[in-house]
Amino acid sequence: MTTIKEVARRAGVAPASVTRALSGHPNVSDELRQKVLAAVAETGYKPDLLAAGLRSRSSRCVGIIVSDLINPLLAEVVHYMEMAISQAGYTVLLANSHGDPARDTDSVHTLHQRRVDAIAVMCVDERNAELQQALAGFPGPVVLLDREIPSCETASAVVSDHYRGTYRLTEHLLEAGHREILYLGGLLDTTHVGRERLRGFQAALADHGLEMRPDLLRASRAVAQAGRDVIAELLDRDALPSAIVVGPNPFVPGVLTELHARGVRVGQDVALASLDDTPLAVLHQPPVTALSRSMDELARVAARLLLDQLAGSRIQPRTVVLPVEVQLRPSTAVTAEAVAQNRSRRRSGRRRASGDGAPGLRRGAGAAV
Amino acid sequence: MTTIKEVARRAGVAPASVTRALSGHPNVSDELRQKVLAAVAETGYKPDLLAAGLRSRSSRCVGIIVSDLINPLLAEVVHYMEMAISQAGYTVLLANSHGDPARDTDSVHTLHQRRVDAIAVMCVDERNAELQQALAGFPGPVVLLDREIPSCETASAVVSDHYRGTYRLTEHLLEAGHREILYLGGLLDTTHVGRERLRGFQAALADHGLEMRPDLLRASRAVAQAGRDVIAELLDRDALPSAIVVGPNPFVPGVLTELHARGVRVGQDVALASLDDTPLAVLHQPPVTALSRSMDELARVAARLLLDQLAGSRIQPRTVVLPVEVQLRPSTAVTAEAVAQNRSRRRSGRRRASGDGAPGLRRGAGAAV
DNA sequence: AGGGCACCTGGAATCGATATCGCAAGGGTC
DNA sequence: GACCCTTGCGATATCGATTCCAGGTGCCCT
Repeated sequence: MTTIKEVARRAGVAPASVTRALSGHPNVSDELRQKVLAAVAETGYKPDLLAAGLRSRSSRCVGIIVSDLINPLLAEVVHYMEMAISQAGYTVLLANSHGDPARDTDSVHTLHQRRVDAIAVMCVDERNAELQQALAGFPGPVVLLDREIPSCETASAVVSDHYRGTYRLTEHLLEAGHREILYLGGLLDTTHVGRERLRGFQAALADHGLEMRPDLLRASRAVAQAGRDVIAELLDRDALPSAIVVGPNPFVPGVLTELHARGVRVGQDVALASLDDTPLAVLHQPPVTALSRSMDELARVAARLLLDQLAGSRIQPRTVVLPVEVQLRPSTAVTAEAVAQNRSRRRSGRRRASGDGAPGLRRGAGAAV
Repeated sequence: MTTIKEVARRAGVAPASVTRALSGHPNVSDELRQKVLAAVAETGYKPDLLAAGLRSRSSRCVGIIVSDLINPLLAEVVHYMEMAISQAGYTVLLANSHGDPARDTDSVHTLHQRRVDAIAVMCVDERNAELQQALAGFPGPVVLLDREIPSCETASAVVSDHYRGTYRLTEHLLEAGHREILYLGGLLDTTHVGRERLRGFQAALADHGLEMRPDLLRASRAVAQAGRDVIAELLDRDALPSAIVVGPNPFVPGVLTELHARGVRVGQDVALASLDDTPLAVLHQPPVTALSRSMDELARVAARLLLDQLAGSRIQPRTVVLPVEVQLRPSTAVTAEAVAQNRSRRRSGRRRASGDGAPGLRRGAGAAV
């Protein structure tokens, strides 16, 4: 690998001049610049960014901490952040926590040691004291995505308005007469998302004179199997409520699978709404009501906050709130009353036909074969 | 930030001894180690990995080049690779090409400059000469995922057996009597995936005495809209074949959306198969036949190849082929004959009812409201 | 003519770690 | 007791860039 010394030697100038010529320093003669560029072209010289970073005390790297890249929504955020960050000449260091809060903290330390200039955080647990301490010890700007850590004063935040979104969605169900609504959330208090959604749900209930029923509140890590398990358990106890609100999008396939397998017709035997929108929600039959928001925008705004802080170092951190929209679809276009009727009708029908097992799947398969 | 000198001063030892104590060097007395550890604990010292990398000529970073992180399959691969790589004590630098081949090349250069120890490649276009040159100039191990660059001798590769998978899938359609099969692929010759799939498709046709019909071969960048457009255009010309093979998974939602919108019933009016498996394919009604493979395994094997080469520097690069499985589902459980009957029946039925527009969607909505 | 000021450029110090070398002390062998 | 080898540790050079400082040149102004 050719070094700056080699280039300087060939161009017959000092190493410092090579740096100046290549970094667009104002006071460089055209002649010198030409000589340097010629030598660079000749040797194919590319500066060693490790060495440059060491001396200049800036690696021109940004770290992204993400709780789980398998979640397509988070992957999308990383995608768009990487786009903005690399356009600005920075490189992304990726740290995936794989759902483990301890890794959040480790990642901050690692990124710090690697001298990243800034960190974007989509951690597992924003309440983790060690994580907060690690972030407080990080010298550069920090931006939280759908997270909030009031104690961390150097941190900006970009959040979606989950409270309002969830409130409206729940209201929609309540207005259709649903009084028993299952809330199937992620870890409820580890992130801003989780808390705000639950708060919105509770507020809507309260405004309709209802209280949160503990038996209708389920929470677990955002892994696919959890959705199946909860539905299976409720059906086993014959305790499926008339409406279901599903939080983190990894739950959705599991919930739908189990409902189908048990022959429960979404939009007829139960109302179903998701707090994240996905292609599956749109293309499912019937399409599933969901809250949608632009991950693209979330990422871009977050990247802008970071990059602005990196450019002008005296910019105050701030919090930006982005809108969430309710996408009403047929999966919730059923009243509580209709659900009750449909279920009792089916129950007697099934008794007559003594059908059992997985009528939903069988029906789907039978129609096509 | 405390440096190694500060730690050495506090411990009353030389900086070199601090390095030795912390890096597990064999010839270090317990006493010295204790002193160093105490000083480290006292100061909270964390070595500057930029400086360490500069001197030791190894950044302990691995670069991952990915064509598009919005594709959940690729995100999954990145997820699992990051897991294996970080477990081995390396950090991941992420470079996203956003579908632009020029960025593939830029990314290799950037990663090289940042002195990554190895590169994993899921590029847009493996045929790009500049990319190949850049990779050849990279000194460390390279692993290609679902890509092949024979000219690059330092590169290992992990590929899925797309040829055989696609062959079998196509065979299944042919055996159901389909003679007109639309092949909707990604950019066909830029990657191993694209080429092998098409080769498998063609071979199956040939073995049944058929040739590839140019009007039934469509290719475009793997963006969602493309799927819609192709189907729309065929339906406008009333030229939808009896079976469709869809390649890259971003196309699937578009294809399904357009078919639904036009009232074409998947599994009855057309047979549909996908070359990538997704939750949508499984949960769609009817479920969609697809080729499945373990991205987890792909990533783990690739990571293992890389890490083995990093550990024992004289390990030969090699190519690993992983299996692909055909998941037969109801979407293809319709013969060409049945498709013809269904279509003519519907056509006359529709004429009688003068139905038009988007009967598929309307039907779905009507059932639920 | 001389002083002051831009403008360019080179030399040397520096960033913070690790690698190399050399020295001293301790232990074993003949 | 002399010699050699091993072990433990410090001093110093080094990785490859950037930054800082100083000096030279040319120009303008007084």
